[in-house]
Amino acid sequence: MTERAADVPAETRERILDAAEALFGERGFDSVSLRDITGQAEANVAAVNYHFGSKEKLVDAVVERHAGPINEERMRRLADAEERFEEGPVPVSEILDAFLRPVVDEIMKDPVTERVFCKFMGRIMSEQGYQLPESVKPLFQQMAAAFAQALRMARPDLSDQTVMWRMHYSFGVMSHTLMHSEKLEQISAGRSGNPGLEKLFDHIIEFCAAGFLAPEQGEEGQW
Amino acid sequence: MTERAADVPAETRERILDAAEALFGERGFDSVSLRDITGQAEANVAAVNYHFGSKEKLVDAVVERHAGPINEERMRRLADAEERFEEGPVPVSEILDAFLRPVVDEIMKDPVTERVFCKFMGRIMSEQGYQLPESVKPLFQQMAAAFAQALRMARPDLSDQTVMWRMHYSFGVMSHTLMHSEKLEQISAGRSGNPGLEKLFDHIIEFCAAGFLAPEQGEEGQW
DNA sequence: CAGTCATTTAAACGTTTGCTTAAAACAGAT
DNA sequence: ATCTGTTTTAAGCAAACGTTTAAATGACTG
Repeated sequence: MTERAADVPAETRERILDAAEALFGERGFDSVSLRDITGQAEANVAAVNYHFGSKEKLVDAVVERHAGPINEERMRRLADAEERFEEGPVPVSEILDAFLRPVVDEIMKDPVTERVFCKFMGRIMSEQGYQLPESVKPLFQQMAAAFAQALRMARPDLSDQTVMWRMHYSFGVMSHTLMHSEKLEQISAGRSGNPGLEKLFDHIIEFCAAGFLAPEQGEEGQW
Repeated sequence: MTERAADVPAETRERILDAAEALFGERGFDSVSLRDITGQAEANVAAVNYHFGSKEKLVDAVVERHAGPINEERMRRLADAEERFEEGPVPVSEILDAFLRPVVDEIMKDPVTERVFCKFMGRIMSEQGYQLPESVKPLFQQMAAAFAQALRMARPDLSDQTVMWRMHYSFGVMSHTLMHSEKLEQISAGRSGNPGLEKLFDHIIEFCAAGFLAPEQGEEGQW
């Protein structure tokens, strides 16, 4: 086992993952070259193909590192909320909280990679043409279905399509905000404990929950 | 002046712009090569540099083609609404309508490029690191400032930061929805007149306006 | 018809891309 | 010290990238 230098932490594999996450978040998957990544990770280009097989699998590995835990935590929190509210429907804001909070937690695990991961998550959600790795797809779909059903129960007066769309909108709010999280700095100035980030998510939940509570108008079934 | 073939419409310059718009929207700016574009436009690679100077300036040209007219129309509609409501504040939903409607109109100008342009607009708004062309920046900032002020007047009880953030969120909803407009098809099935698209934007306005109407909670000034 | 201009073209430029190779460096066990 | 398996490395591959060049083509004018 090699001793690591002070400024080059952890194993090569991890360093590559960290560098890739940072650069992918900043500039997108296609625009970042393996040499950009290995340059920042202080590793050899060939190391990527040795550890991951290809650039595409590197992307998958970066996504898998966070997506699994986040989606599992979402399911856990939703189940917890459903238990707390017994048979009655879970309020929309509680559902949205179960959806967003795990992202905040994941971001705040490592304060160093905080902003980096913000952008990366935002990019995953907004980059289109990008396919989730097969390994995380099932859990993701399962999660989306569970949240859709919870929201339908919370707003039984809304049509299914409206619920789906408003879920979609909430996704957009979160994704867009994470992507442009530089502007988040003016908020999370007070670093320790990061009250700013949590406040921001509360703010998002406020906005989306209110959007969900809007009555459905116009002729229904037209869609 | 050359006569154009039936399947190769318009001038080379326009064909390149059309192809670029379609491909950029579909796959992003960096991932699309000049050869992809000229291949689809049935033109020579060198034609891009002849007509536009560089790939970057091509991107600017595609953006400028739509951004100017849209932002001007936004200003016009906002001014119109302010006139309609005299001294009293313009309702949030009217402001959002003035912001979104010009996009719908621009999209529907040419039904062929409809979906193409949807994605392109969405990408412009979400792609980060991308800089608006200098030629459209001033108008864009002017537009954003005018809408921010109108919204502050519509909700004088909200803090300035909250108004800014909720504007940001609304931006995210629109951007995300445009980016993933494939899913829009299930809606705009009935083609002629495209009632689907207009309905979708009404739906978005409903959601965002309701979000704006949410009371501000939590300790203020903390930010 | 020759001359002038704008446009289009094929070919090539030097870089950079993702990926492979074969040898070197390393760790741990014998 | 020697073998074994893993990891890292420099060097190089073909392909694709944005851009440039110089010649060919086209459409008008004198």
